[in-house]
Amino acid sequence: MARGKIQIKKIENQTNRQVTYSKRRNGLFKKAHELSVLCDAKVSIVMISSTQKLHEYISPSITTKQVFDQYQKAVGVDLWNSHYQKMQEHLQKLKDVNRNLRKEIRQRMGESLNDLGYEQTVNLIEEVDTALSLIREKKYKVIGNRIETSKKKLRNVEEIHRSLVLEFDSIQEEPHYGLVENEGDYNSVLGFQHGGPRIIALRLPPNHHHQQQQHHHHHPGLHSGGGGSDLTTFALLE
Amino acid sequence: MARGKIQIKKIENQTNRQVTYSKRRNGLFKKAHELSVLCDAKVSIVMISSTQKLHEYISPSITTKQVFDQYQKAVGVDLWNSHYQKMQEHLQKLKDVNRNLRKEIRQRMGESLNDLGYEQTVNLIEEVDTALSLIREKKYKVIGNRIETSKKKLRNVEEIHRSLVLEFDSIQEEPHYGLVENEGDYNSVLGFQHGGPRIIALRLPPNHHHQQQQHHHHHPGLHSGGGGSDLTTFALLE
DNA sequence: AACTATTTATAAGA
DNA sequence: TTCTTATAAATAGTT
Repeated sequence: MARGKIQIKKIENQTNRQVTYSKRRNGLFKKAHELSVLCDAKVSIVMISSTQKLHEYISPSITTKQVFDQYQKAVGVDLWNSHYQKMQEHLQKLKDVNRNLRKEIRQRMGESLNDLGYEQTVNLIEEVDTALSLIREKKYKVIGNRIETSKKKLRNVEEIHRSLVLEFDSIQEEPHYGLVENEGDYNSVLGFQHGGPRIIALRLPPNHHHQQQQHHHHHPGLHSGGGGSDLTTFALLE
Repeated sequence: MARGKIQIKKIENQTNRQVTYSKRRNGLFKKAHELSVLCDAKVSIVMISSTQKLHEYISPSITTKQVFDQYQKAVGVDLWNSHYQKMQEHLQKLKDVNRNLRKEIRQRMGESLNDLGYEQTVNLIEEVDTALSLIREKKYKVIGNRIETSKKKLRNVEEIHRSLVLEFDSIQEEPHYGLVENEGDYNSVLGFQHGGPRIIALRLPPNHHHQQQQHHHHHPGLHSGGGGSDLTTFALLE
């Protein structure tokens, strides 16, 4: 429009096109703004250049989203409706499936049986019956496993007990306290938490203890006037 | 800008503003189009006048929706995302719920029991057992109803039969044809469709018919030379 | 990015 | 709304 008229057709020179794009974009935005102000109108311009760059003008006191929303309302056709609609349909389908699943559960619980025909009821009984057997079977298997595990634990405990007894027998003459280091294992096998019943009493030769109780029984008088070693033993048993 | 420079501020004169809006809108669209062509750019202009009228320009070879979509992508924040996101969440929740419902059904069918603890298994057994009883009860009730219904039908049929027999006995002397009006009820009770076996033969006094057959039997010669009334009787029986 | 000759847009009037 | 036209504004080509 200056220094010579131009044809309105694509500018082939890349640089030239870029420059013109920039100049005219500014001109357009300026005109748009003048229009907004002069005529109190809302204008939204979105431009995508041939290099996919995006520029926009938006009138003051409005947002692009607002313009888009107004546009949708005015044009009538919701531009996002197809997408939205698909989601709605999906949602509805899921709800339906949900309803049917709940119904099936209710029927399996013995409710809402009026919708079932006689044949279906008979089938349902068979299914539920089979399921009951399966679940019971499963329960027995679980119980079996538990018993098996318990047996193993028991055997383990017995074995430890046996070895402890043997060890006590062997240390009866020259007692030592290294045994206490087994406590952890022993407790864990028994399923005891730390802080549970103390096995510390086992530190003492059981025979000694036993003899002592018998001793008490036979000689009650020793209660208050017993020897030092006996008192120590009682203290440890607390 | 011609015939005097103007200030870029709202034109207070309503008519003037409208005119300017119209003129400048055309100018803007023209410029936008030139830009599209010269620079191979996509331009979307949406304008809302002060009277809420909407005008738009869109470059050839693109739609307003496409521009909006591109805009959203470029701006990054999805303008419709909040709405969309809520739907997505809802969708996901429903899917989860459905998954759980399916799992419950599988468990009630005796599958996927490994996720259940022992206590839960026991509870499940009790529930399924109760359900089984309920369903069986329902079945028996349905059977009971069916038997009851059948009994009623039977009683009804018997009664009709009885009354028919009585009526036949009573019309033996002076035959009439009113009986045919019972046909509908009789058939419906028996479960016959209309068009089923015709009871029309009953219009004829059975005794008469019987006598006639006997007559034929005893006097075969009457076959071709019989009286008019006899022939009529045969025709009705067809 | 700045300049400027020229084209284009448009304000005011009809 | 459209036409006219004087004039403001935009801008193509150049630097």
